[in-house]
Amino acid sequence: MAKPDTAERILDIAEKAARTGGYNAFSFREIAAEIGIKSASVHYHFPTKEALGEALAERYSGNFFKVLGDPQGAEPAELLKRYVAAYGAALKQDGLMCLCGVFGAEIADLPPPVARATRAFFERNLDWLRQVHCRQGMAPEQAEKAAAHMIAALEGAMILARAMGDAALFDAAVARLS
Amino acid sequence: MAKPDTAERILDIAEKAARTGGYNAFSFREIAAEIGIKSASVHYHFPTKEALGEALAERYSGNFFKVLGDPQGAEPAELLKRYVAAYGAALKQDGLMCLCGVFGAEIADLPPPVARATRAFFERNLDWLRQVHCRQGMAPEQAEKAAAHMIAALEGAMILARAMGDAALFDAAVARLS
DNA sequence: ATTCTCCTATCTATCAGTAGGTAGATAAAT
DNA sequence: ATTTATCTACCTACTGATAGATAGGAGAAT
Repeated sequence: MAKPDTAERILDIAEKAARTGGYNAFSFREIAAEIGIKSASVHYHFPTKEALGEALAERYSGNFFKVLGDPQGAEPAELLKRYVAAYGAALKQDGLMCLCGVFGAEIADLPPPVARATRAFFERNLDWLRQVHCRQGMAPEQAEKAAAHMIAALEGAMILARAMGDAALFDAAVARLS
Repeated sequence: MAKPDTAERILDIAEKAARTGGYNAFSFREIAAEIGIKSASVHYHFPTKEALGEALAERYSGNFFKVLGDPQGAEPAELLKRYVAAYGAALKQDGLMCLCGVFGAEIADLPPPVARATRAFFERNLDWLRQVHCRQGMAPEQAEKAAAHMIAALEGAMILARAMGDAALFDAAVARLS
């Protein structure tokens, strides 16, 4: 451990909890206890819970699109495969929900900055997918529908698979996509 | 209002809150305040929160399948249309998430009885859809995939549409289904 | 070199608010 | 008399948040 980097550890712990049980599932005290500091010290790094939630969504989104890469880069078919795989990895490697999927489900009860960051994630997903589909020669209107459909199917597949405790259901649900 | 039927009103209020912000979004105090009784009185009707959560999921599931009807009844194509419309109605009429969709997203943090009732809802969905698809001449293996895909797409479409505050996104996401 | 000042990251201690839950009393209906 | 549905009054636990103290390091001024 070269650098503990407390702020990063806070985000790691909060993300895991949030992706398990939503916005109310992480608390300053629990995070502090897991790191071995006091809850007041967590407030030093993230002044309020909504600031932490917002940072959480922004970091998650950033990491997600870093994995996906440029929508104008690789072959469209390859990019779509990568897109589906990114969701699959979130579910199977981490064993957790998509952070913004959970936040999206409870969006109406989230503090505005967190809701905004969550919306930004989906907007960015729609945009990325629209571009890829257009490169496949799809008309803009169809590309919009196809993009919305893919996001929906993948987020829903994660919920279904986790609810039933059966990761194979994820693959079954998204088999037609890639 | 012939009968206030407190238990039913408790469920109504809890359901609305849960479908907005999840399991932690409803509380005995808030429910009591909205009805005009004391929180202790809510405990009379539902001894614990997990009992209330379980009743919530069971009632929701019951109502849902009452609307859908017998999977061996009407024409398969008509049944599937009805199925998609049922999700659409939950979103557009109530302006709320699917209760079990929200619960599904936070399944790992739910009390076991609530998690069980949530799983039961999805299991029943899978079963209903499998039957309808088989009636369309689909092989069992394909019917399973098609069923999982439909549930996933619809739950995800609700999340996406609500997150973006745009009900049209729901229709866009599920356009290919019906 | 030493001292002064500032910043970082933590601490202790505390607050008001809310959570779910319980015991026991009460009034009305059966 | 018993049951039903409510009440009052309370408990413990936890929430996010704040004020103020502290220790240690970095850089500049003396």
